[in-house]
Amino acid sequence: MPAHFEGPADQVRALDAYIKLSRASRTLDARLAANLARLGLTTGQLGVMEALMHLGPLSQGELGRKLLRSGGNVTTVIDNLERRRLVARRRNPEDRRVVTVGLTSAGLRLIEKVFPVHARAVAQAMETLTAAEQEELGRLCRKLGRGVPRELGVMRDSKVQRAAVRMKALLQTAAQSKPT
Amino acid sequence: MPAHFEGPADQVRALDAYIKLSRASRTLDARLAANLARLGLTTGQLGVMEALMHLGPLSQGELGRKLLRSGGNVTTVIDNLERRRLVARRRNPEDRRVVTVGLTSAGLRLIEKVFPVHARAVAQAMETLTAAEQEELGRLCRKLGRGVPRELGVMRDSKVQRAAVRMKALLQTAAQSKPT
DNA sequence: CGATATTACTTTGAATTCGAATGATTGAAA
DNA sequence: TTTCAATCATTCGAATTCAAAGTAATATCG
Repeated sequence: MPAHFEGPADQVRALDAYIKLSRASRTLDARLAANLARLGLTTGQLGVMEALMHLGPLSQGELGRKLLRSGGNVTTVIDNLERRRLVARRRNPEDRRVVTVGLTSAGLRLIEKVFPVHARAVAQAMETLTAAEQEELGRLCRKLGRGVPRELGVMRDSKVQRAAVRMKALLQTAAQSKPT
Repeated sequence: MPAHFEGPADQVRALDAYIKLSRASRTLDARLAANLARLGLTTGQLGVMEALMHLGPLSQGELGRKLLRSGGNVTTVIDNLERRRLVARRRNPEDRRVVTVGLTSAGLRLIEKVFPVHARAVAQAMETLTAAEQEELGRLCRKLGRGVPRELGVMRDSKVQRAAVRMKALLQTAAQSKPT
């Protein structure tokens, strides 16, 4: 028997907390995205420009890691910002694999105008919580985010593992019935 | 002067909490999505099937409201599930505008297999927090999510409002410089 | 009853997002 | 030095997501 048994009660509590976390984050993001759309930017675009404003020019890889986005995604978002001449790509001469992305002067002007508005919107959205509650929420989220194992679903119990194998087989079957 | 002045300190605190919330949620979602992908489902598909399992057949509108998704999105996700014969659409004869969505027997078998695995993954991901912390996180997120105003960025200060108007004009200009 | 408004869903177009495959470049090992 | 592996970015295909426009059905008001 493992050190701590994960009973249904634990799962219910975890699921409940997860759902509330997820819904709160989604609700905020949706409201903030609507606000940003009125300003002419998407969430992803704001993230990139904000990072570049606060940290200076970055490689696409660094951007992806900071923003928790895949490399392919960064390429696409930068493409769209570059079309609008808000950022510029520059090959790094030291290492020609690397592309350094920086704000153009137009991009800098834009983000310097938009960021304060966005910050106010975030503050307004968080007003529901007291200062102490905001800090506690931050602490819990930070702890949670840092502690999530990189791989989930690794089951040490062999019986459960066999069940998972059967499950995967079933799912394969279900997927195969998908028409071309 | 308004009842409470939102100073930079308030904004910094709010932004900090928001970023941590956002990152935690994203990290969890990414890990759980990877786990679900191995089981042959996307996050959106799981959400729909889970709702149908726990609540029985629902209209697409009800699904969208429960899952915080747009109507168009529900249509697309249901399309994909329907192709795999995991759910079925049925016109409501009482009100022919309404489409009721239900699990097929294959869909029910699938979700009954997948859900326990997913629940375990969620519990595993939340293990970083103690039971008390999970409950506190849930409480804060619930309070936050419920309190977010439907419209953000409505500024009562006329000076700030004028600034916003200038900003929108600038953004229009930036958007116009976008090539066809 | 008939015009109008509302509701429910679908379609369309654009952006985001991922994973996997590719290409280019660099670094390390044989 | 040549080969091989690792890294960085791009491309591709598929799915998600939204807003807006469009269609069909229902409800309401005059």
